[in-house]
Amino acid sequence: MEQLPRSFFERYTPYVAKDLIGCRLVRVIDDVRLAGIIVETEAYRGRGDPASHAFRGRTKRNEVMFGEAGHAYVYFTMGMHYCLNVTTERPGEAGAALLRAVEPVEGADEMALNRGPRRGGHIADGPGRLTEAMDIDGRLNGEDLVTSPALFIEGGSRQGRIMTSARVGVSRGTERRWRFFAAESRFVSKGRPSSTAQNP
DNA sequence: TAATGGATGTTCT
DNA sequence: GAACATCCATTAT
Repeated sequence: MEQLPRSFFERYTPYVAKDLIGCRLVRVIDDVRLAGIIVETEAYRGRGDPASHAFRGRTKRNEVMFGEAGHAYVYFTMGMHYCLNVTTERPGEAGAALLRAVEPVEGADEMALNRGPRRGGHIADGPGRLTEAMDIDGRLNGEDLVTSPALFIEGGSRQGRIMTSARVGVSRGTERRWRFFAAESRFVSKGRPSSTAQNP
């Protein structure tokens, strides 16, 4: 499969987030591939989206969201975990798609090791778990996923039913159903099916 | 199976 | 000082 081109990311964020379902997230460490099928994402935009880090404008933390699409936005949250996003929209327009869960398909054993002994069957079903399993942290903030050999996304063809819900863990902007997940996958993080995806 | 609270850094009020 | 795009262990049902 081909690495996704810049044009894939330079679009309305909810479309990008929805289309990422079924694509393959790849992390290469010392020539070893760790990869998973993306099964759950969320869309965050800029001004006008009160749940977004970019809602109040550019800061040191979120500046990647305002730059070129197709870059990694990795931030540290809750004093504990990293979360991985892919930037979207045209330059100057803030946006990012949060990758919340993948189904491990390459290097699954390695990913389980990265998660430690208390994983309890949860390898990459949750944004903090995903980054831990794939060894992603602040060092990769700003990485260009269109050209990077260490972190990128390959196109997918697998298309099950995609469903939507309100975004997880946010208290504002809950009227937007900008969480997308593969309906039949047992690798999504949580939440209950609520409606089939229409054009967001 | 569901609800609660702790760990812990960054950002904003 | 509070809230937060989280996860995990403990407690209650």
